[in-house]
Amino acid sequence: MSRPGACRLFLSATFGIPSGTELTRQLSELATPVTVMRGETVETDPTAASLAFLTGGATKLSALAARGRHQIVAFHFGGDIFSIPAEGLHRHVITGLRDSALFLFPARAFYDRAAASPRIMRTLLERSQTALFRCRDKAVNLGRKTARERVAGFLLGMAERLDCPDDEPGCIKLPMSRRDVGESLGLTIETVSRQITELKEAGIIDTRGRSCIVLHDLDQLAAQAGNVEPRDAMSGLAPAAQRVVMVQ
Amino acid sequence: MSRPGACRLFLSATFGIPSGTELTRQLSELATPVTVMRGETVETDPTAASLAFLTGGATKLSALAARGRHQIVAFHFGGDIFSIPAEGLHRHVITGLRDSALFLFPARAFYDRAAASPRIMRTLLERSQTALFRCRDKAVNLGRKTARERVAGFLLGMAERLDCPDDEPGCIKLPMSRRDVGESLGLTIETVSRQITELKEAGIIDTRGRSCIVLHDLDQLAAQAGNVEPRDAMSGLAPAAQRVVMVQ
DNA sequence: CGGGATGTTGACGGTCTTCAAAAGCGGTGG
DNA sequence: CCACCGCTTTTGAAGACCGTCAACATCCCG
Repeated sequence: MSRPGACRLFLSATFGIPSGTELTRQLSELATPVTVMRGETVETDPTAASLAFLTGGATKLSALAARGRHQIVAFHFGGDIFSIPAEGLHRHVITGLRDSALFLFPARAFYDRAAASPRIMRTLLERSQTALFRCRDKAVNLGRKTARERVAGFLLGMAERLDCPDDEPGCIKLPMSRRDVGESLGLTIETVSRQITELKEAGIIDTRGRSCIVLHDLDQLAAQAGNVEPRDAMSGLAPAAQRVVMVQ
Repeated sequence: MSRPGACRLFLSATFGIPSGTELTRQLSELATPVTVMRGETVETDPTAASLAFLTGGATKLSALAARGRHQIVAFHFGGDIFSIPAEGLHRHVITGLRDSALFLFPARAFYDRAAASPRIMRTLLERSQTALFRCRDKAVNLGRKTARERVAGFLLGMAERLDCPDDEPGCIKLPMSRRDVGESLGLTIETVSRQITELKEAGIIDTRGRSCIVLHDLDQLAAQAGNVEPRDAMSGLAPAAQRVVMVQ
């Protein structure tokens, strides 16, 4: 994993560029390879933003607030690229959900060198926007949704990102504990548990052991998630709000 | 505002590139100039992400969820660049807080052409990351903070982004209504109002009319915001969590 | 100065949290 | 293979915080 050259191969595969170039060599020089075992936590440089490339495993990125409160801002899986801010209002740490391997880069230096490659910059920009859009959806969930809606939405989101074992359709194996789910959704583990029980009683999902959840009815689950509905959402805006519709 | 050439000048000023180039011409061809009056709402292309350049004024970006619920995901001021996602879990709309002017671009096409300029890509990437980090902080606020903490944090954040009139130090003129504050913080307007009253009674702030707030004591306000404290935040992590500290 | 929108205050109720205890899963060792 | 033990999860009851509903006050604009 920390064998020299592993980083260059990963860079090349991620960005679709040849691995033998001067650029991949320069970038890989900046890398710090890190392995994070399940439950272990990594702190990055508090004075500057870092860039992380998760080559394998699964991690969570948590923000820490006063009075020991934690908010998970994102889950990441193999192949993900994500950034960790310098310490500002909250400190951010990476924790392994499974044994994981990643490369850490000082963000600024990485960008300085990557600027030479439009392809890399384009990919970074698109990944960053994806993260932003996901984070905004999370903000809506945390700010405006009930516990039921948050849990239903969480299960749907995980069903998209995790692949289920071939033998049982709609079955997902959550790599995180109820505590993690709660810290991601802004709920306590008790509330998460109660919501799962209720979804189970409604016949929408089922549980297999601790970490497996079978999604019987995706449509009904989506209906529970309280996301935007076709065309009712505009009601409640300023009464005479003008609308300028963009085309193209 | 929509005079041809205005967009090129703005692009040039924003990215620090010459305005007479072929690139700025190409990019400005993609622009749709829009003026949004106070209270007016703009919808962008629901099928693809858009990029917005706010040349002047102030706007909010809201996400719409089921049952007419709104969550403001960001406020923007003159000079800001921000992106609006295609319709996914939630629909996003731009609304003017003041009379505002902006240029809208189809994001993909803009990136395709901007890829030729490392400078533009670098700026876009950094702005996107700033937006992401702000959104994460918002997620922490919405998920883990009390009403008091959210309002205190909001006032501090606005004090940083808005400039106060020279004659009265610590005085900020909020361009948004209590409703907007509530929709940004995941609270009702009544709760926002009560929190402001309590901060006022504690002597930490004062109000002047509807939209002006005087921040008497920034330190005490920060203490109310519940952000990360120097070194107590790690308590509560997994007991024996190993930590790998990054340098550089 | 008057009217309407915006903001404040009060009483009550619901949802989620907190605190506490029981149950269940999963790994280890006999 | 089964029994045991620790940790995660579930379940229950009580309480806190914020939302809802309603009335009143205030600001701002014409």
